[in-house]
Amino acid sequence: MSAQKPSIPQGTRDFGPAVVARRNYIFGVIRRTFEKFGYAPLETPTLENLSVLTGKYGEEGDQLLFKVLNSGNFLKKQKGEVVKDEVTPDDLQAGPRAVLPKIAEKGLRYDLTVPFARYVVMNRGTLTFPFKRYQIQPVWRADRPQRGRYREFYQCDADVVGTDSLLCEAEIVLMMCEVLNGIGLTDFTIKINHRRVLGAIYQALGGEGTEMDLFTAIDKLDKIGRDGVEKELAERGFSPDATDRLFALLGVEGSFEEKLERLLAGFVTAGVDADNATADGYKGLQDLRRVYEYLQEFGFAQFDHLDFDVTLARGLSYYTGCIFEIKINNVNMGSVSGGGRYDNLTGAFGLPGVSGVGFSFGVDRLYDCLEELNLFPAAVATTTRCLVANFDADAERAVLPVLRQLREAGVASELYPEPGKLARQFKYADAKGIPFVLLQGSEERAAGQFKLKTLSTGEERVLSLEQVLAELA
RNA sequence: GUAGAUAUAGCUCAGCUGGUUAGAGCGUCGGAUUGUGAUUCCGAAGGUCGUGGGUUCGAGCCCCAUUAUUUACCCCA
Repeated sequence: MSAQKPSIPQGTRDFGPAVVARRNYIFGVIRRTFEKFGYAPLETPTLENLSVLTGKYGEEGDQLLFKVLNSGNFLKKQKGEVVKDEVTPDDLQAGPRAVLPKIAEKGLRYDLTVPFARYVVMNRGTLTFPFKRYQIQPVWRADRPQRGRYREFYQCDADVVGTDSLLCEAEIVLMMCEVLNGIGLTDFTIKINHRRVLGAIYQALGGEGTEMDLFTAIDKLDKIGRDGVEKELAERGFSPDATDRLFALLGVEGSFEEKLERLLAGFVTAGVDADNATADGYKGLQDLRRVYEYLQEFGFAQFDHLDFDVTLARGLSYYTGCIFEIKINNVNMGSVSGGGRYDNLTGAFGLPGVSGVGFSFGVDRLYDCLEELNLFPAAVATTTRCLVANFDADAERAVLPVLRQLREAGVASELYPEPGKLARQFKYADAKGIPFVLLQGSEERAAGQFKLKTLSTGEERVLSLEQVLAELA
């Protein structure tokens, strides 16, 4: 067998020590924030039954699911045993749709929200509601990789189910700010909108075309511009008149509150009907106003980062209330976070009427942003604090108790594992970013002293063990 | 699924109109220095030029196919 060039699957990555340290730094900020807001950790299996995953992400989503082949021989009946769901020639003739359910019954998780919904339903008897959980795990999508898009990537979700309170929405904004501030990002925009505002816009246009066509077209506004949206809507059966009315509504400007008022006036003028309205106003606008008020009452100080963006639509079909998205403004990168409220996510698993709201950070994209903006603190990288030099067998023996005492004092230390040239050992320390090297050759040992070298300055000092420990601890 | 780009040393990349033995920087290793890294100086190792075919007296370079990587579209974190 000839040696093969090793490789990893498309869209996956190895993370070396330095990268892991930086990723953990981001994870740490997110985890501490979630916990500070009262969310408890949850983990679910990498594999879910395919029946849990399919049909939750739309037709395209189903195609992006990684399916896992059943073990065992599903093509041929073994001698003397019965194979359940054997693939028949007829199935093969009928194509993938007939074959797939028989050869794959598990899939890799596609996001963290659906497994969470599945968990809530399975454990509804034991959970205390409202249930707040966070979850930091990788997810997989069989997408074409490109900038900021991977086939394996981490999501950091925080969701609360079992309450309609808009306080949760307001707290999502708070957590988003806290995390972004915590990792040093300053130029960002938290976009917020409401599915029912979009619904009202659809009605204001007179009910032409479909909601989905309208929303996906609106969502692209900042990318393809007004002309592009007009063209796309025309192709989907929207009249020029409707398109004009759309841009009149999308064009509302001003502060958060001013936009709310102007949209309300627009909806009234357009005669948006009562299906989408309540006695005292329009539900979507009302919700957004309440979220805004909560933030004010809390003493939120970063309204300049919060943007009521009427064009924000988001793809996932299960959102029903507020929707969120974060854009880092000075980096060319897709959204680093998104979320929203879903009134009936657990309905698919037989538990209707449970409302939830949540959001997710894409760590891999946050990482790419920090990298590009050079925002990683230098201190994140190193692990070992002190390298103990290894002169020879005698010195090695003598220095082992010192190694123990360094570690007992909480100083991350290592002894160079074999005696050898000091040049090599210093190079090792330098390459690994170890700040101190501790030396005790025959001279120092005779004097009962140590030599401690600070690599960044080149300074060397002769010290007692107590002094070394005091210096490094 | 659609379209483009790229593939040469461990890494980043040069390589002229197709012409002798394919180069540089960084990294690695050895030495200058048998008790000192980063810095300096000297030296060495390292290549089926992604793979397969074709054109040609001659191919890293041109043509075809194929694989991988990558960017954009769709969609999304």
